Amino acid sequence: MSAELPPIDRIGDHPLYLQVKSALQTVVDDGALPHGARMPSESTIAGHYGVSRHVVRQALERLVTEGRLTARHGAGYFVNHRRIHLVLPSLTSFSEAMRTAGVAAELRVVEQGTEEATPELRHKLRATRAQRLYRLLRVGAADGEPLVLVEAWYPPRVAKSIDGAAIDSCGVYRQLKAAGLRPSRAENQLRVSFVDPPVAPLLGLPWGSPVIVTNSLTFDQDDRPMEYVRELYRADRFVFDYGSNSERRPQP
Amino acid sequence: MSAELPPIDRIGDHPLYLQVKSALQTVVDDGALPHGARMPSESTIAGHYGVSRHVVRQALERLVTEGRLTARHGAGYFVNHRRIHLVLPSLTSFSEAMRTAGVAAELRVVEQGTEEATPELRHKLRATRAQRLYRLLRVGAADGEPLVLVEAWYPPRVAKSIDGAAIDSCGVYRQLKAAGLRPSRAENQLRVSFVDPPVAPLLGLPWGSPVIVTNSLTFDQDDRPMEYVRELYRADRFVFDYGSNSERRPQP
DNA sequence: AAGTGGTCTAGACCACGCT
DNA sequence: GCGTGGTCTAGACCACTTG
Repeated sequence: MSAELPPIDRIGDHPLYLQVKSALQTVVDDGALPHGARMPSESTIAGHYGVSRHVVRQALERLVTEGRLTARHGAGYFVNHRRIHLVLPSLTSFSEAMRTAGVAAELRVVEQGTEEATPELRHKLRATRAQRLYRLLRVGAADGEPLVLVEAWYPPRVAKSIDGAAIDSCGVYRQLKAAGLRPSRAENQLRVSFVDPPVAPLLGLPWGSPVIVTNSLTFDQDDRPMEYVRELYRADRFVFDYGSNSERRPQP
Repeated sequence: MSAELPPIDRIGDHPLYLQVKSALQTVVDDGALPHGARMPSESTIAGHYGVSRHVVRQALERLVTEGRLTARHGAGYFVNHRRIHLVLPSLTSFSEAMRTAGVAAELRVVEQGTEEATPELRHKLRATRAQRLYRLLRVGAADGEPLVLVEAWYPPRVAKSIDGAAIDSCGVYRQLKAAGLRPSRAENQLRVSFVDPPVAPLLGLPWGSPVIVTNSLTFDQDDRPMEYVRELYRADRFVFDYGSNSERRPQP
């Protein structure tokens, strides 16, 4: 039942921990171990290769950072799922995008309420200093596993059309549509970042795991900003697909 | 001349190495140290806080992975630049995209030649088993610092319009345009990955650093695949803007 | 030659989860 | 209780750059 551990060289210019990492990666990538399978323990691997536990940890840490393994304190290292494809940019709702990707996911409200706006947010949403913003924090999960964090802010004129208690069942976009607010365009950004201590547990990730962060400022049919959304996608679980057509600028 | 190192608690639930990391991050983020500045050495920091070198390394390693610092063997740790904004999707050439972003960058050819195609590539570019593909590997750099790796494959009918010796001066897109080949649309993907040993030195990155990988299959005006491009952007140096009417944002 | 980061060993204690 | 991963110490040797 124990996984077959491929041999390593122990010579050459490659550091030991990278040789061990490659060996373990082979086991994971070749599908010899399916999702959820447990890896041999640190000390087992160390004994098998005759190296110190520190070397094995360096190898395993990298695989965790790369999202191939998940470490569970006191339990072991476990093999992860492969990636989900999402379409970018998405003017559609998250739930819809996930449905298109063939993943049964649900968004659950974690926090909501009105808050004072930071100067930057106030500027983006064209809110006055006196106005407070409605903030909504949700976690998207599939199979009970958190995948994405969605944090949204709405100016008062939009927020008044949102029924906080009905979000989980009705979604926000549907409520806004019913109120006559329709998204027309968006300004988006995408970057790679790393989760901080306060955010990490919400995504079930260790501190410092990479995430794909998107920021979207959406405008309604009258070109007024209607929402600002920040989404944190687990970098190990997503691929973004996008297209382009020939309405580009002329080449030099 | 030595940087002021903020104090740490040494108590509470936070691990030591995260306290040290936060302290160092403060120094970097507050702009107390400009781009290129050298951090105190590992042993200096360890002595200052009265912790082992291992703890300091854990802190520094994270900052390196997150792209805030660069480690140079035998020299020290150095503070990095902030990020560059690129527009996504870019049917335009890389050079043009960088120029738009306000960065003086140049693409340099590293490898080129015809090669046998993998089955996957052959399928994408609709090449026959007998056909060989023209492969072009370039590195994009600014200020002598490598930022992106661009690997492109062309089917024979396209490759015959490319003058390999003139790429550095003329660019590929300009040559193809002169030959009557114009990109009309593209299928793109974006994901986060981590550099392997063979690639890492080309980007001047340590093994395992995160990169944003885009794959683009471009079609010409007759909807025939004309090139397949894989680009590896240093995750610590880029932000991608996308969406209709995406505006330029100033560099932070 | 001195100083720096990169790798590795051997050991310790703790917090956590579970056959 | 025992095995697991998480943190930390003390020390060693090597490879690299030149602060």
